Amino acid sequence: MTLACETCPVRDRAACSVLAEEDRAELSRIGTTRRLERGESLFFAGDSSDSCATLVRGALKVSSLDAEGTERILALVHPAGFTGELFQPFTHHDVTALTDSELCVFGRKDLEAALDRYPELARALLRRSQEDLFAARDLLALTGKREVRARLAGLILAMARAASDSPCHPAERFELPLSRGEIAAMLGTTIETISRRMTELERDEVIRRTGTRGIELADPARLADLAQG
Amino acid sequence: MTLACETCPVRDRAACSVLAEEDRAELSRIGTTRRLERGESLFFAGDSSDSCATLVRGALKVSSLDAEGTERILALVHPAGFTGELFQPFTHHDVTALTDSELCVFGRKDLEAALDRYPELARALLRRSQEDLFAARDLLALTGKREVRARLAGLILAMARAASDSPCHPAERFELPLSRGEIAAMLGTTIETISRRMTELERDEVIRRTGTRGIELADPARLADLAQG
DNA sequence: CGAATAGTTGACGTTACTCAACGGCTGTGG
DNA sequence: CCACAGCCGTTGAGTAACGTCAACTATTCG
Repeated sequence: MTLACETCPVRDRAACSVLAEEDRAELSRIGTTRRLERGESLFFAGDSSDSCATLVRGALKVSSLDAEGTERILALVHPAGFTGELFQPFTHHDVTALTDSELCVFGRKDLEAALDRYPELARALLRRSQEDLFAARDLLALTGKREVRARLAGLILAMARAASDSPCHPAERFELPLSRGEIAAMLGTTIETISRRMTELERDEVIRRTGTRGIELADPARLADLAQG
Repeated sequence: MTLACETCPVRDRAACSVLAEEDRAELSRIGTTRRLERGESLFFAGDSSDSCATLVRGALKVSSLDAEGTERILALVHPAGFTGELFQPFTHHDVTALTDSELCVFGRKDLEAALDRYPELARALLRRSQEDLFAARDLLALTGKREVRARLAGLILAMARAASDSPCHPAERFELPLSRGEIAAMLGTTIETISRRMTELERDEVIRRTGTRGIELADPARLADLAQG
């Protein structure tokens, strides 16, 4: 499928947005659009790494399975995010759609050639890569909290921020993009413990729940407080 | 202090190694050498981010302090590693010397100008940044293990690999670069638990200890096994 | 020699994991 | 339309692991 950059919802934020209009048109010729259904994977750990992608719509998770088959979620990818490994022969991690998603996929060779041709693209990817690095370190700091309640509070806050239109205020009501199992896989705990701490947060009137994924921040200040502990 | 690239121990591996000899000479003019004593910090979280550095000798830790003042180690920096935030106004994390260290420091403005002038430098930093990203995700996967024993086994293995000359085989004997407290801060646990699991590993004849930091891998296969669990 | 720092060990309480049962929602087939 | 299976989430009881507090030891540095 050919790219439709003109109507692309991330055309102002994705890495390609740093290119001049004609260069972007050039780049669009080497990219293809791909749709993933919820649960479908873009990459599998160990596959040869021969493509990369910018997420246009939806959400992805980057995860790995340990020896017993327990999933660990290492990162989330939001629209305009980039995924794929440019300098490694094989993919380290699985990349899977959390919701139905749309991507802009580039062959690795093509992308490497484009990096040579458009130095500003390399800079843009460097910037994204550093952002991903800080996101990974933030998650590391979050999952280092001793009590699951603190980790969960921090994750809910992060989700509320991601769901918000404004960059400074968290959304007051939003839908969790993750199942209980996925939350547990992000925070390094179990479904049962997530469930317990979640009902606890509701009992203490820090959050309100509507359905299994709807969250309302009843007391954001206290939530932020708990996230510190 | 001026740079002495000719005798630099990381001249073949650091980001600057991708530059032609004359370009490197040019770059060396904007850099300065700096020495840090063990425990001395290069950056403090919240400072304005106006310099970056390549580590030449020694070892650094990237860490953050939570509200109660507990340290969390987010990354280690080894020689040839790069540290500093190019695209953020303020530094997110503390960067501190684990051992006496020597760095090659660049002003951020100068480095940004160099990125424009030498596209291959931007590519090299992109590559490093992606490696750092995978290192952060590896640590995330490691600290996600439920039992401290598994996390500790994984960390000891990673240290043994880092201490080895050959990239494939871990060193059989080496010195831990971290104190018990720093190990605990990396693995998200306490000094006491590290101490207990460490004596346990020795009692089970998986490792042998000489002094407080000397480690010998008595049974690397079993250690790798424990790291899975 | 003494103080300070780092590491070890013990006793105890708390948290979270495990295993298991149950409830609610959804989609399918009678 | 209802019955049922399957999936997801919740709740409960018991146990194992770890955190906390505290005492003690070893090492280093003046």
